[in-house]
Amino acid sequence: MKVLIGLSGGVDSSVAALILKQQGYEVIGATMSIWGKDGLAVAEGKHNACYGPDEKEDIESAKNLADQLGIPYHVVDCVTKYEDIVIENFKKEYLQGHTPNPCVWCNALIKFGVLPEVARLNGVEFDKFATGHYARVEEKDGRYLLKRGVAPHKDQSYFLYRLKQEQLKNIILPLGTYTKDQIRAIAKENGLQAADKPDSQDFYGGDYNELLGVEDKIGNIVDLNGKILGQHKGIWNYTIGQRKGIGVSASEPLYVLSLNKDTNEVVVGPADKTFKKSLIANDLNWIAIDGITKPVKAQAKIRSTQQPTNVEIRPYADGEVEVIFEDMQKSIAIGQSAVFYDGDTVLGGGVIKSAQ
RNA sequence: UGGGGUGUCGCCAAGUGGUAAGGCAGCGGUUUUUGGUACCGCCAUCUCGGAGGUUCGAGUCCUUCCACCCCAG
Repeated sequence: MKVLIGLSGGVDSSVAALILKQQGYEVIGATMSIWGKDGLAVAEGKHNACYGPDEKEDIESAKNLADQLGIPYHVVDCVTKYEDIVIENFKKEYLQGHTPNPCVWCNALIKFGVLPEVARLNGVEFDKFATGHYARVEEKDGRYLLKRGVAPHKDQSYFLYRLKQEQLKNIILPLGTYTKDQIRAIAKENGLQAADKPDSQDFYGGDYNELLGVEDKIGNIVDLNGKILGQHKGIWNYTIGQRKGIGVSASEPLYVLSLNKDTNEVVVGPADKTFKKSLIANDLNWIAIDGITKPVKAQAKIRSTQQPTNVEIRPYADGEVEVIFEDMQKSIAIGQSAVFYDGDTVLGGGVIKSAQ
């Protein structure tokens, strides 16, 4: 069986490719090219980002890995689609005072969408598509389920909740049952060059304003009573729950509580004001179930790096859902995703529209 | 220029003769496939508005000057 694997040049996808090969698959490597702004300078020293000029180096590493493994390798041009979809959404959301999650959209529409499609159009033949995500896909009664990766604290199912059945049906996630330590060990044992590469990847290495391309828009930083505490250069520089970088001193740390596009105000307040007990999510994607028609007990994550927490999901107007938390949640950011779980299984998720 | 008060890090603020707490902000780092959170580290030393003095020793006492504030004018 032929498997096309998305290679980023990092440890995870490198080891994933190796594992697939050892499992007997005929492996083909591919890297998506998404950076199309060669003129744009990115701050020195800030590398290791998905979107940026250092893409060249990543492609170089991926190619080296492919050579090392003796597998064919392709670079797939996804620039236009990436900009039209991921970057556009990113801009639109930030300018509205929301906090987008580009990884979620990139995965669903580009990495697991455009990348394999275009590869196929370019004549690359394969049966399945694979990536180095820490998550699992399992079939049960004809439905493909997305499950949490077993690696503690490395589960990446949150970023994949928008995948459709047709996509899940055709993917392999070799790292789902491994821990990060195991992956690093395998990389080292096999002399993979990426073994010592740093882990995390930023979305973009430079100043986000470079991507937004808008002028500063001075506004007030106010407290819950409307008292002016300072000024900001644009609400898109903030996200709900943010503490650092507000530049206002007080007797206790201040957090961003809300962003008001109409008044161009950033509302800040003390930690205890950041807790909310429910949220409304829209633009839902269900995986394990077709949807809900009555309240359902489940778990949910409103951030990628959080353990699922108990919730009740209730049907709401227009296919939206209301999510009631058992324990109040800190800093629910509009624009981020709420992903629902039943134990290890991803039920589905949606985009956070409001919280209270 | 009568009376009273205050002047300690960018902001707030301990300190009451024994050799400059803390918080906020800021900076650096760790964690993290979203600029978030959390955590760790740094951050007043010819220094406590200036200048003198008392004292073994002063941010802390005295004198004086300066600045600001308040109450009467």
